[in-house]
Amino acid sequence: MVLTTQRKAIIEELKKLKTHPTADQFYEVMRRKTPKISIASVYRNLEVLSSAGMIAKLEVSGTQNRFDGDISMHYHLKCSKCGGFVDFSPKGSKTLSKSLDKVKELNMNIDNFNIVFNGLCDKCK
Amino acid sequence: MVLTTQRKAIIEELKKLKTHPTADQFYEVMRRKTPKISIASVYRNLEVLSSAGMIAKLEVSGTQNRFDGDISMHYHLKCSKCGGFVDFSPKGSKTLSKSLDKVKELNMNIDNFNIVFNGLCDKCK
DNA sequence: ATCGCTGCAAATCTTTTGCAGTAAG
DNA sequence: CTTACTGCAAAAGATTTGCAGCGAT
Repeated sequence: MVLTTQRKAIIEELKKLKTHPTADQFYEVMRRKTPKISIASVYRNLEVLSSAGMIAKLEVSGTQNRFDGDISMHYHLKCSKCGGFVDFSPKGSKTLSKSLDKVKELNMNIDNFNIVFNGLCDKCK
Repeated sequence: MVLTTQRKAIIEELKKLKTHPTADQFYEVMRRKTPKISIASVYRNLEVLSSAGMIAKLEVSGTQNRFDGDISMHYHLKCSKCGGFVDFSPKGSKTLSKSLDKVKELNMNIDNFNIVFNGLCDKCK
């Protein structure tokens, strides 16, 4: 996997966003910067970069995948009112993280996991 | 929401399956029993029935939603080798469930959550 | 010169929708 | 009779693919 100029730009732009865009939303963002980029390359590169662990793919939200430039461990909430998809630190998340670490430690066959909370975001509640 | 003959049949068939089918996979299953059923009705009814809480929609797996006739609390694993989607009781799951209950209890804005583990299933490991 | 990456357009796959007909009270 | 449900076909939406050209060693 070659880290081309385009791929570097994708990583850089994605890291700036806190919106966890879908591939087509992110295509619109990239297009403003580099109008000749194709949607095929966006799909392809988001896939390639997430497989390489350089960005995160959130395989949770209904239908479309979402992508996140922040690859550190954190949780997400899908707002049932505004539909937004936001970073989320629920009360009790430290205990939860410990439980999840423990589960991963005890079950060697688990690579990772996806978890998304559904409810009202701070703005909507 | 009317619990029509068709909807009862959908619930009944889905409860028999342990494969957590996608809507189109489930359409094929239903079609064998009732050939004139349309895929539109399958999509519509899986949506309606999961909104009514009579079946579970697993909004986690990459792209397509999957459906489960078992609405009790349990975990799922997506196998990275065979692609299967199976019920899963990891070691440490009781502690995990407690942590998750606690998070829901402490954060009144959370309705529910989706969690899926990625790794090797029993057959593939 | 090579080999992987990219843009373009077409193809494919998945899901939703409009509408006319049907079913059940 | 009324109202919600259903099948059909078309539309819409999302993602992938073939291929020729490009770009960076």
